[in-house]
Amino acid sequence: MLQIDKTSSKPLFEQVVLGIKEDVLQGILIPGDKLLSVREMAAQLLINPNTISKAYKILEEEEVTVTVRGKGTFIKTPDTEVRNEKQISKIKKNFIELIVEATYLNVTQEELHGWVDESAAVLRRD
Amino acid sequence: MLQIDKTSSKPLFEQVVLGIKEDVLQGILIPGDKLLSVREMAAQLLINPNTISKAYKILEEEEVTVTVRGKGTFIKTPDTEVRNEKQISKIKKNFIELIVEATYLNVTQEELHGWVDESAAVLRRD
Amino acid sequence: MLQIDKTSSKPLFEQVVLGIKEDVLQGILIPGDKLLSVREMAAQLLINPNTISKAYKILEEEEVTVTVRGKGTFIKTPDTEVRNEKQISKIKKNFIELIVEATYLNVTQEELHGWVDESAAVLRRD
Amino acid sequence: MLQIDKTSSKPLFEQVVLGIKEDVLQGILIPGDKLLSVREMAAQLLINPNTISKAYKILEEEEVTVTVRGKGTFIKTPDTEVRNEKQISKIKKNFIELIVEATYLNVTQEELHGWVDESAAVLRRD
DNA sequence: GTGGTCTAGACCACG
DNA sequence: GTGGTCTAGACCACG
Repeated sequence: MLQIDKTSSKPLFEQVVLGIKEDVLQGILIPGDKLLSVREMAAQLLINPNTISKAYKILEEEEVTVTVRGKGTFIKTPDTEVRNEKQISKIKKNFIELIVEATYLNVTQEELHGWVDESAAVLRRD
Repeated sequence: MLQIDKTSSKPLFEQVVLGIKEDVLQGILIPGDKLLSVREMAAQLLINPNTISKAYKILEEEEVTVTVRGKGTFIKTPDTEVRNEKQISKIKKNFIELIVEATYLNVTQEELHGWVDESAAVLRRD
Repeated sequence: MLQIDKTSSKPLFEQVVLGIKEDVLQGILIPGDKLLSVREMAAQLLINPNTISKAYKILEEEEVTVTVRGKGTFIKTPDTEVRNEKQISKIKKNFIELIVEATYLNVTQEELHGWVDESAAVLRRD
Repeated sequence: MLQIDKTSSKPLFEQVVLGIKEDVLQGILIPGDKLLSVREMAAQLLINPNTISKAYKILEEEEVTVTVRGKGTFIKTPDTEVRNEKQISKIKKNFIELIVEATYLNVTQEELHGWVDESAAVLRRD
């Protein structure tokens, strides 16, 4: 839960965003749960508060969280109806590019299906 | 083939590398085929030659191409036996992160399998 | 009537002020009507009494209400003659900024006129 | 063209975003035009580069501009077909709230229509 | 030279 | 106490 790798080329704020999403999809965080405050999270992860703030803002934009003034930031009940097809096609493009890379590394189609199943076993959307 | 998007956030050299790999996997380029020279490719794609040069260097490192001094750069016969597990686990990590994003966008497991199949129908490794 | 959204970025006290104004313009509250006391309103809306207090103070400053010591806060008969041109030009500036945003979102001039008419159909100033 | 008011309560980055949009809608900036670099704009407006950077990023998210790596930020040809109804309904909500305020200040429906027409005379979307 | 990320530290409005 | 804005200044990848 929320492992940050400071040596990764992936920006810290993106790691935080992704980490929260993972925690939600794994049921570690559930709707209504309060996230640590910007300052607390910053202290815990040894990251600058501005960076956490950026991550939280993105989470709110992506409707993962809601912010209640003076109270904090909370996990939102996900809307499982709406599909942002524009976002989805971006993800799909990246997905297919990764498959190209994987295929070049001699990863088989069966393995790729296996990766999808592995993930699905851990992540829940209901 | 080899569509470059100068406004993409994906670096140009990565787009070139990926584009060549796609062309190979789709059979558009086959082992032994000669790539355009760095200058020719740069002229054709309206890209700085340094960028093409960087892409070609990476393609050679990843054993997609071989360069014969004074002759040019050629598509290599792929080694379908060796698996670089270190590289593969990196790809797998990115793959799973994309699945997290997709799941959050209400993409179903079935759709993800569909994406894998779509790609596999186009890409060949034999 | 007086819908408060705690997750909105609009400050709670502003929401209260605006809500009262709407109720007056829609005839839900009429001159002479007594508002709930600060404590009652706070209890009803589940809001901190300080926030209600701030809203009431603003309503009084803007001459929407009058407070009679020991009696309570009452809706005032609006003065339909006086125009605070300074306030009006502020509103106009914001109005035009919104039109810029709307135009950028491909909202047509006709639609904007429609929005004005919609509002006018609900709000009364006589 | 891009007047910044440092004493305004409207955040500087929002003023920059709005100012650029106005310039585009007024034809002062046209598709293909290059914006000043982040550093140049910061120097000209006496604002911190980070603040300009934030404004430019928002402009790109809202598809007002495109960024070409190493080249700069350019005005995009607007898409006059797509309508983001979610954004539009947010704007409409704010619009109606302003009308409430205006009505309370004894601004007539005719004046409001006049404001719309004034804006439309200056802003173009074709 | 270009924008993107990050840290450090300050100040502010809201509740 | 909460998140939001802003400045100052550094470093980085890309081209």
